[in-house]
Amino acid sequence: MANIEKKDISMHYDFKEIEKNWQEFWAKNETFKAENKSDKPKYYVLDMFPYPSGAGLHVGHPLGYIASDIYARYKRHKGFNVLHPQGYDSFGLPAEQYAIQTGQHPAVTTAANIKTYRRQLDQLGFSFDWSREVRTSSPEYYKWTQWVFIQIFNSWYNKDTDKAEDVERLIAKFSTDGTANVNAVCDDDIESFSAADWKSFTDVKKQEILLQYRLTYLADTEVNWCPALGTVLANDEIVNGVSERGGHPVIRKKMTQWSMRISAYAQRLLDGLNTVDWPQPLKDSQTNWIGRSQGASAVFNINGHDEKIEVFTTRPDTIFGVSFMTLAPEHELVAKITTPEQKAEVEAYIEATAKRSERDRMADVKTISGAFTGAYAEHPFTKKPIPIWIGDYVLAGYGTGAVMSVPCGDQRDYDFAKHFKIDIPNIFEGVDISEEAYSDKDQTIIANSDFLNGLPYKKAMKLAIYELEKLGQGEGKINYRLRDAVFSRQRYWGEPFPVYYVEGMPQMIAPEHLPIKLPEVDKYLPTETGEPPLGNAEVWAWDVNKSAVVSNELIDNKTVFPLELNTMPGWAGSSQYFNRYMDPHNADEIFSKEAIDYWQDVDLYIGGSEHATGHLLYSRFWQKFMFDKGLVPKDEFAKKLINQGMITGTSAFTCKITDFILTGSETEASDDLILDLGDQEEAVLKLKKLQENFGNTFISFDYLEETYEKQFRKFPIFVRAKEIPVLSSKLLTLDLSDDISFVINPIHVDIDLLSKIKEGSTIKYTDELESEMFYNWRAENEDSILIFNEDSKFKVYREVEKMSKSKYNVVNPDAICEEYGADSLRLYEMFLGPLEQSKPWNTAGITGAHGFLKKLWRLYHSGAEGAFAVSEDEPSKDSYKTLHKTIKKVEEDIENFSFNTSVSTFMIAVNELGSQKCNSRKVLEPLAILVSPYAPHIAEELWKQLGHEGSISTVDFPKFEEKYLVESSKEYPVSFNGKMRFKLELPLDLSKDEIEAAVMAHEKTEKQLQGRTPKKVIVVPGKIINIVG
RNA sequence: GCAGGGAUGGCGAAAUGGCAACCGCAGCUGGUUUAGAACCAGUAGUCUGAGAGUUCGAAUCUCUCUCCCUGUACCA
Repeated sequence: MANIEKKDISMHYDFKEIEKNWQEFWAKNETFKAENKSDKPKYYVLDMFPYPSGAGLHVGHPLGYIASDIYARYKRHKGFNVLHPQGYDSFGLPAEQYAIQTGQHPAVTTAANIKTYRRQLDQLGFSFDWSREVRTSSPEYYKWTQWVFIQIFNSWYNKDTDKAEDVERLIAKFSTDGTANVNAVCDDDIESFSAADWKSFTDVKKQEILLQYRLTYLADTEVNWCPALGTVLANDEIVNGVSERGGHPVIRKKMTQWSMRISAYAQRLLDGLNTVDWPQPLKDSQTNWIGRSQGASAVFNINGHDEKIEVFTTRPDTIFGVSFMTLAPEHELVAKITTPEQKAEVEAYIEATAKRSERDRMADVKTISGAFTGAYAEHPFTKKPIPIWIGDYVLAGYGTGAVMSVPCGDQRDYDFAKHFKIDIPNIFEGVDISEEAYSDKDQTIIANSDFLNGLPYKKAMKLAIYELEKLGQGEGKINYRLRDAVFSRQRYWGEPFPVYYVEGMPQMIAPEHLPIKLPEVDKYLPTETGEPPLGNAEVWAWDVNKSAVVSNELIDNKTVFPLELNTMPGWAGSSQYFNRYMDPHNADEIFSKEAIDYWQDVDLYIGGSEHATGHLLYSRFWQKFMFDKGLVPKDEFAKKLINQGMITGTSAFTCKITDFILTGSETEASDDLILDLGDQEEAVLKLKKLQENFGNTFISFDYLEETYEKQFRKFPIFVRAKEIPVLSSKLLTLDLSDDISFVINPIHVDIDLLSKIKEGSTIKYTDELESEMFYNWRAENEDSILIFNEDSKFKVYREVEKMSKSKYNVVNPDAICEEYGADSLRLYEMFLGPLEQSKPWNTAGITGAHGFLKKLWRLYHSGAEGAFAVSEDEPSKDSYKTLHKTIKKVEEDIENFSFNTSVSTFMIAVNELGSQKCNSRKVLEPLAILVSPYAPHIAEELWKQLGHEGSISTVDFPKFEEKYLVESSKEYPVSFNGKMRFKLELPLDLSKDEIEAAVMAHEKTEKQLQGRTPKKVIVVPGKIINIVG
């Protein structure tokens, strides 16, 4: 193609030139800038806040962005004032880890990553209003994160009004009535006092008390400490007992930490779920996370002690079935009540459970363990003694850390009782409990239970609670699993707290002095004394006179005080960002009243389901708090939420020899086997030799394929050396017996190390490893031994997994944009399948989407040598029909977020218009608008060529008109007993009887019936005819 | 264990009670053209995971079973 021709973009579809031009046009004209004042109705479309990682985007990331962009563009065509902002959640661990390794300031790497991200986003043609961009790590932004924190600190939760209120109100109540009329969500161990007491307290004491009520408070908390990361993690940052990021072990540790009293909002967070249009699985996981259970608390006296055991139970109706009590090993009463005889056993048990890591306890739920304390509790009604045990199946962190054990009604209690031979009384009428506990509630009739005899579950429960209350030994209670959220992190790259300490008590810095900027440090690791990284800062003290951050040397604890060394967690900055977008550059307020009143809330929120119990729960909490304070008009921030499905990639694995089994027949690990062998020393030597020769060895997958199939398609694979001649002969040359087995495990390799073949225009990955590239890939592979197959090739094992950098199976969108353009990529990503389902990526298929765009272009360029040619003629009836059925379908599809089906609708339309040789403006103009949300660049270009000035983006969406689709006749499928046999064209205005007559008179009907008389003829006008008989 | 989702050509999928497989990829045949490619015309496949039920009619609704995916788990 000559260069001259290439410049004339009207001649052929030059997507590179088109996309570049229009991206420049949009940026220059601020086409997508949203105004905070408009006569149009508002619509707010938001993508979940991206963290700008160093790896950049892969093809899985834009899926949600493309969907939300189509919707935003569609809403603009529909006359809405659309807010579609984007920004960066730019504080976070990866940048800090990188800083620790390289010494580079996280701000520098973050800025570089954002640049890459922005370039990649821009190249996809998204209609973001970039004038509203925010970054959580910029002081202008985190000023307001700090500001919200101060508001939360200055609030308490009043149960009477069921909302957050200013702490001043609480102080006023204390001053007039003491704690008498205070009904607050607060710490468990609060003291009661009178108004006079309050006035007599010292200032420090008052502050201490208030901390027990504030919605964010400082307290010694059992936290999940991750030694490898040097920080505390929230529950949702831990997966399977190890850190979500990096997979490091996590231990429990007591530390003084900021916490958020999210538990105050447990019920409202639950109730709010009924008011939002969010996916059910997401709602379910929040419901489970909050974990409401209704029941009763019951207090058991302990024989010979003043202390009492309080338990929470959801089955107070089974209280006569209690045959023992179980305390968590960590329970504070354990040490006090244990008898001298049982002391040794109990202490040994506590020590043993403490040693078991969280991970072991999770992996091993079957083993029953516990110890008897020697002490007895007293049953509230029967007054009989009940033995008190400890067991690690009772969790210290849930309820009171103690349970009343009812073995006949709870399987865990049942197993425990069986194991320790404790009595299992049956309190259910007509139920056999000799094999397992009976936990069904609905059909239960209580027996052997004094005043509860003969009652069903619900009535028994009410009566039991009533009787407990009468005794003063219990009450009806609702318990939540949701714990207060730890809000401190021992990290550098996060929001600093606007907090300094006077006599150990936290003080807020006045809002007018915000932001408190993150100080500079020499290194990003904890200090030698174990303080968080901010402990390395030299200028990190607060001067109350100057109202400024000053050098640590000036700390005198009179006018200059130390500042908080922790920083805020990742979710701090993302919990209000959707509101800040409404007025992102406001320096005086978090957002103006006009802005929040106009935009209200997010209408459509699109993002991944991994945020279900983290970001999406915390944000709802902050929003409800802001609502209580009258700052926002809605107490739920997002009306509708969609989780886009993930894109999967085909990972490649090399099969590595990871272990040896000396007997050759068993599938046991080598450690266990040594014990069985006569000559241990010989075995050790043998293993050593094997390790030396096969320690870093990989084997081509085709040797293993058969064995893999046989072993239930699971790794590790156990193969006998004898079965693989290459291995067997190598063993023999090493003077080793081939009567051994190898244990083989898969190790990820980058799919870029596979050899590629060109197939048509696309590049396809094979299952073959390029060995030279493999040796050079990573240092540890340099000396690797590859065992090739008979054809001297090395095959890898392939498996479909979530596309992820860590799995080395990512496909980069840059190369695809380069070859096919953003419009092709956008269409293809939507074409793959339903938005919410996960689907595999296959780059080869993109040619279909690209081919469609070329055909679309040709519709408008039917002139000589592909020149632009559009006629002013009236389109044919068929063309009108094609257009209007397309309008109808595309509109329905977008409203239902069914983007994949509208792409195929476009393809059909273009194929039909092509064969109709349609080039009428009256059809092609609306068609360009229909396509524009999906493929905006080509649509803009065609719009311009059609002679329009300015962007297509706010042109009215074409109006569907039914009249073009009205048909006068219908080709009826004629079925016999439900099977379609032939078709018959009949006018649509025939009545049922007329249709039946016409069908029965038809010769083919006679042929089908072969003389039989039909029992019944079903006629559904406009649809189908079915003849039975 | 519990909760949710799913199973349709070789692959991704469409059809939500009425003609199964629109559309695309891959395949095959032919044409045209090329340095490579592109383009055009045509074409095959299989019977909706298994079994039962409701119905004139079921991929679709109901029940049972099998398998897969995702989330979650000693929560009293």
